[in-house]
Amino acid sequence: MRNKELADKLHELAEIAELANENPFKIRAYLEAARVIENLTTPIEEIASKGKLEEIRGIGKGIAEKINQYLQKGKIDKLEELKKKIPETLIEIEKIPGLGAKRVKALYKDLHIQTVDDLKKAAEECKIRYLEGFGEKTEQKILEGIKAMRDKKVDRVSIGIAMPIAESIVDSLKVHSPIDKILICGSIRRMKDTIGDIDILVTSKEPLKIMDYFSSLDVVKVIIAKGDTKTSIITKENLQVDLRVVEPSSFGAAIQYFTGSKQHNVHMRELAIKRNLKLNEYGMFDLDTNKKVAGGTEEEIYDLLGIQWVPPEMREDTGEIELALKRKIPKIVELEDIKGDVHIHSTYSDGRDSIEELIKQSIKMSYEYLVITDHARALGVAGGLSIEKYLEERKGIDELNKKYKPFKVFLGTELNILTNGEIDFNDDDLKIFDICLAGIHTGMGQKKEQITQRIVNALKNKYIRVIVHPTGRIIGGRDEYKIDVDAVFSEAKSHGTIFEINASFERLDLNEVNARKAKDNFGLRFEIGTDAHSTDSMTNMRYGVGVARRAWLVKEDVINTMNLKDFEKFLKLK
DNA sequence: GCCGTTTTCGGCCCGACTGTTTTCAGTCG
Repeated sequence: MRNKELADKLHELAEIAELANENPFKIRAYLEAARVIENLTTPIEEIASKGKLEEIRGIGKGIAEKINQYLQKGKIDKLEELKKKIPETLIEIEKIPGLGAKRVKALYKDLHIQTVDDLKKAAEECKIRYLEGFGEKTEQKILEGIKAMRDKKVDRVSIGIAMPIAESIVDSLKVHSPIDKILICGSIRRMKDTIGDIDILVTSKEPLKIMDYFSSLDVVKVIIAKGDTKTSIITKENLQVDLRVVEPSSFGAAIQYFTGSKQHNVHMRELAIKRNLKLNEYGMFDLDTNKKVAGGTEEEIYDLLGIQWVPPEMREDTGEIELALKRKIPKIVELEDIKGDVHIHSTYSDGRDSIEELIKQSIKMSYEYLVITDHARALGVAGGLSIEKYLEERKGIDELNKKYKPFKVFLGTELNILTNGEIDFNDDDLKIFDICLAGIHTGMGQKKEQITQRIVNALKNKYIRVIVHPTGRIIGGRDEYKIDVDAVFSEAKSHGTIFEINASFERLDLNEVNARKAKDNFGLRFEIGTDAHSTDSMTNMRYGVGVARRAWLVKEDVINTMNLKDFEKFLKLK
């Protein structure tokens, strides 16, 4: 599957075309095509070979030709042509905050700046401030921007890092300033797995007080911009937070706008224009009379456009607006649907809390059951258990099940798919478990064929019903291991194997693209498990559900939405 | 370069903030 690769190429083409002063709408078309391709669940080469590229929305004759060129000879003529005129290194410069295509071009034209190093030198020698349209402050900002970029302070972070920071800012605003309504918007509300910045929206009669209090918060490291209705700061954790204040009568329009995604909003506004309306963050307006016709709630905005309200997690313009027009938005899975955590560690292996404490937390979360999945033998570093130890654990669980009835604990295991494709125990031993989960914990540097084959082998074992953290990625830590997900999903289809959406916020694995593909193209089902090693990380379930919602999964796609009775039946199926 | 229940040509989302200007361009989301 070469979708990501091709999307990157089109991104590059858009960036260079922008520097080459091409028609801005052409550039938008390249970017739109890149985005659409990135979200496709079918390999682009497959679509291309059937000659069906132009059936995809956003791809026409011109881009289809470029895609074919790239697939056939690894090059896009147009891109090569532009590279002769514009140095590629300018793309890097454009990534510095505050520098866009226009300024980068001016720097190149007037000072022959081609690389970030050239730029740094020129700024330090105070040469930039004399260019038309530049000044002393811009020069200073460029230097700061280069430093921030080199310090790697512009990376996205896991939602599990950003969400608590956002929530604590909200809590403190609520207590100490004249807030009416407040909501975290942006990619956090859309539950995206990684977050670039935090958007908070409030309504208040005294916006200035809010701005003052917000910019004086303890977490603030730098104030980037401070106006009457919008303030942007950088926190000590190097996360940007934008706070926006609007009138209560605009709250719905504003949260719609600030939740995004950008592409979803653009699509909404296009719909509005067709209906002789204008949509912005203040409301919906009649184009003839300029009168406001909606804005207080999100629902009335969607309603006036004649479409169904769309859950924030689906707002990526990947087909949801088309569904909303037909009023066919699915009822996607909710946190309240989850009836038990099915991937969790206790003190028997490397967990911090006892099974009894995990039960108490589960009951607090209104769960009906729990599957304890302590590590198996081969993972020595995590206190992997022998069969004898598991039998001991089984006895403990039986006791607790009597005490906490009707709540029920099941004995599971997290097996290791070893480097040779085998697992910790033989089939006879595996019979003692209510359910077996298996995953890769070692040998992640192996070649694609080897890793894929290891998992395929595991799938053939009839006792293994779940593959955990299937691609091995750690957000901000390590990439997915090389794995042919299509081959793995295809094998899993014939065994009915369940795939995990690991809810631990540094994993979130499967991600939304793979989960959606597993469902749409292979009809697979899922388990959302926290992989918690203590009671407090059991609340990470919300992030896993977020991924599932972004993959458009419904309740029936997720096995741990079953009630206890159905779940027990499911366990006995094998 | 894409797209079409008002269009196959002429459109293509919209506003805030900054720094540079002296009414606005550039950047950002």
